[in-house]
Amino acid sequence: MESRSCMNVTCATLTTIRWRKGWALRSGEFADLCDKCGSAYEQSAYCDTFHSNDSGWRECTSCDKRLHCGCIASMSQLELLDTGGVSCISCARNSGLQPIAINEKPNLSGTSKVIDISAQQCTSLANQLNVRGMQGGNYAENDGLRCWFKPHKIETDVPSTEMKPEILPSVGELGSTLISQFHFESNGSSKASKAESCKADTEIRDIYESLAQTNLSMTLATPIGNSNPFHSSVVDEREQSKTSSLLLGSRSRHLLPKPPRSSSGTGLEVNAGMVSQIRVARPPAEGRGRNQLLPRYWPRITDQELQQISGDSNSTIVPLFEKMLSASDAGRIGRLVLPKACAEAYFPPISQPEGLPLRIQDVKGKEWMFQFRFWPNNNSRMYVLEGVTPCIQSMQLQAGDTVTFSRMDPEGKLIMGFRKATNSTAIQETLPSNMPNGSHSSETSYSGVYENLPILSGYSGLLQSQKGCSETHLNVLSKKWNSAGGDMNWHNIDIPESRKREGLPLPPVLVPEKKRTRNIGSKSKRLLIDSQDALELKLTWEEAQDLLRPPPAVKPSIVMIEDQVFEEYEEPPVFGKRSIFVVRSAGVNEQWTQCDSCSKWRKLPVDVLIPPKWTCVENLWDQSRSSCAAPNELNPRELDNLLRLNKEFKKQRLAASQRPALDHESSGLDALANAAILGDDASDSGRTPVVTTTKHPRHRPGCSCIVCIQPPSGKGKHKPTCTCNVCMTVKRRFKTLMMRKKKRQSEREAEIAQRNQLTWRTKDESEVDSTSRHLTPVDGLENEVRAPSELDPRTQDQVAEAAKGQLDLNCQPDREEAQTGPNNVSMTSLLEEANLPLETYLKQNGLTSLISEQQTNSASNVQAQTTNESEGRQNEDCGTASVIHEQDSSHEDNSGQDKDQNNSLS
DNA sequence: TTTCTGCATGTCCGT
DNA sequence: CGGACATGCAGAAAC
Repeated sequence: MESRSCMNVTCATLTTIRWRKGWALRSGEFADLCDKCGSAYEQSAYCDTFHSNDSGWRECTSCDKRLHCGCIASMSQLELLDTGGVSCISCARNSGLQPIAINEKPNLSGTSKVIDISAQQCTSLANQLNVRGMQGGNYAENDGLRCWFKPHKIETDVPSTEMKPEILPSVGELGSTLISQFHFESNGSSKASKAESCKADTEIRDIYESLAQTNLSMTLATPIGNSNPFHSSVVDEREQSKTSSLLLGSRSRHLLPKPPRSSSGTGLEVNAGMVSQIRVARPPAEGRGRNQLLPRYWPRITDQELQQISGDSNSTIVPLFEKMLSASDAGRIGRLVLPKACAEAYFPPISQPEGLPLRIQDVKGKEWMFQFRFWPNNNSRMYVLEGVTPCIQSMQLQAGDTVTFSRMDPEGKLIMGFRKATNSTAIQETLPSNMPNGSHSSETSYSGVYENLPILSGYSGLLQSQKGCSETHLNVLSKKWNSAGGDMNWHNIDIPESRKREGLPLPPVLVPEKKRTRNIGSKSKRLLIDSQDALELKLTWEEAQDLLRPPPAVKPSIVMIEDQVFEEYEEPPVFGKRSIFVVRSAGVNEQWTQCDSCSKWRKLPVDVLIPPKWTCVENLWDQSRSSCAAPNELNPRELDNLLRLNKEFKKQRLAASQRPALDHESSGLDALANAAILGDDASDSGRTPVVTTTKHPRHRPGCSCIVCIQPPSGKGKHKPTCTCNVCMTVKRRFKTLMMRKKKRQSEREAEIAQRNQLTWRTKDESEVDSTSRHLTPVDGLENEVRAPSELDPRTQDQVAEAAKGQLDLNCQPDREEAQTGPNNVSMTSLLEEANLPLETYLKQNGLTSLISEQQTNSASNVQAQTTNESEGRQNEDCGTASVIHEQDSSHEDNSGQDKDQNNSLS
């Protein structure tokens, strides 16, 4: 038997409703945030995913075992009584209110239920709970007793003053989320942790009270007739009757242009800075297909937006729907696909595909004219707004942003607003590098949030719906979760210490997780990714570099390339576990990582590469700590210290990475190269290269490693101008290799030069002198560029570098040549100066025969050589790092310039 | 050659 | 499984 009860929760805080089996919160009136989908508006999905089993709401058909479901069961504090009431698990005897009998009957749709609450009951309830407004989902409070319930027909019985629901403030969402999370329970697990529950309740109240400081400015529903002017005559009788009997379909939310600040019974004042009031407005059910809008199209609108739209007029803004722009919508085609139901419900009816022009005003008051039309599509229609490009561009919208459609009554004017999507990477940025948790009870609260994807999603959704909510709420919330989530697995990834400490709110993500996910892989199969993978995908590209590990059980093949040792792996690298590297004052390097099972910190040798999942059992290096039973090796203070060291270390890394490339004081070539490969500044004292190295295989054309196949931005290949870690790595490595090669070449060149110089000069002295007179300064310069093609390839790069005026950024400080400062003369440059003019002159005068005498590889055709200069150099480079070369844009660009110059000369 | 237009199709999601 | 929708694509039109 399905039933529903409104009950108060003891602990003097909460009153809520408990749905029994089969109840789906399709209306979403209670605006719970879904931990799965992350949207308050998609509560229906949230609830629909539940599968009620014998023990209650435990199973989620789509996200089984996720925190979404599990935590609710474990964190619940209410026990639903079959008699229709509820008792508080922690202090049931304190239950105050009697259960309110609520009759339920199936609604006309057969998919959801309609609950009738008699006027008497409602009045009684209102009296008891000081109900200030009830319609749809309702909110009432009475000195701490708060009740959400869902009296679908209550609007006819309760004087309309202010209304709450359906257009719920963000804080309401958050609050109800908390409540739902804390109060759903399974019948069999209700006895757990009473003390924690009570404590949690107190905190919940705190949360709630802060959350309750919201602007509850919604009016009660207005008659249907005051709805869609386009469809006032279209609404069929059947729907009309359905609407009348089903509040679900009859709510037209009229937002007051200047919503009065409601003062709650608790006298709390609205803290404007605390909450951005997002109204979760279930769209008015009107027109055709009205009441079946998907929650993702339900408009969310803030007071600010409302006021912006309505301005000073007395018009009432009725949010209709919203849509997140797809790539197609935001593209240049200028076609915005409209949700069919929305189009049919709120836009003028059209019978011809050509549709009709539609005048829509944006929030700035500017009017746009779009063509509202449809295409036949699979026996259906596909509605589009054409000509939106100017408007989209005007709003600077792009895919992922959201456009909202509202109607201004009574004029019936369509209003188009927008909401920019918060960069999803913001979440990434919040992901920590190596932050502690577990041992910090007060700081582990966030970690669970990031434990896995569902939580992450939920959290982002939570953030989404409480945009602007102060961190205070989050902190309290997180504490709540932390304290109550006994069966949660709080570990692994945390929020950066700074964020926790400074209370920085996590960035809101306005894009519903579902939609974002969908957009990510719309063309591919749905991405069913393991939570850990998902977590890792949330990392930034740079962060991911830190986590790359050689593939397990794959032995690298050691290759020598230009005297450099490379480890080549057939398999792409894998993600490793994060760890913290520190260097103690004594110079001792340490690596710390956290057990995935017990979250305790363990010290490991620095050269250990930790797999993604690691537990104490795998601690082969310290038998005394090879069990989760062993005490944590770090106390909170030590952990803090560790983090501080790590933070400093990272700062240094950052500074080092930003250090100008010409910084000759940088560490040695190897260190820099390693740093490049690592995507880290391994030269930094805090990190031992061997520890952090990804040992990434050398990139080659066709390399399928994660680095090569996955661009930093997720789109396209690495661009030549890309400055991501990977590209910078290969660039540096390339330069490093070239430098070394050049150095060796220089040495050989020096020997040859010394041996032959006298002979050359004796031979050609007269010709050189005569030729030099014909050279203009420009010619000379160009010849310097051009000459390398005639030179021994070993010297070409040197020359090219010199001609380009470039300094090798990877000078090896410990090598004499590279140590030369700007005013010093390196061996290489000396050799160049000694050799180039001669060869240049020889070439300029067509004395290639002489050149061929001094070079092993003949240069019979100056033109050809000149033209192929870059190519030849590239070919040689390919021997060392072809891909690297490809990515060295500057190199290529300059080569191209050289070509051009040479061609023009020819 | 580029842009526009209308439609087709594959994927995703709700039922 | 069917509907909704994002997007690809081919032909037309414009430049």
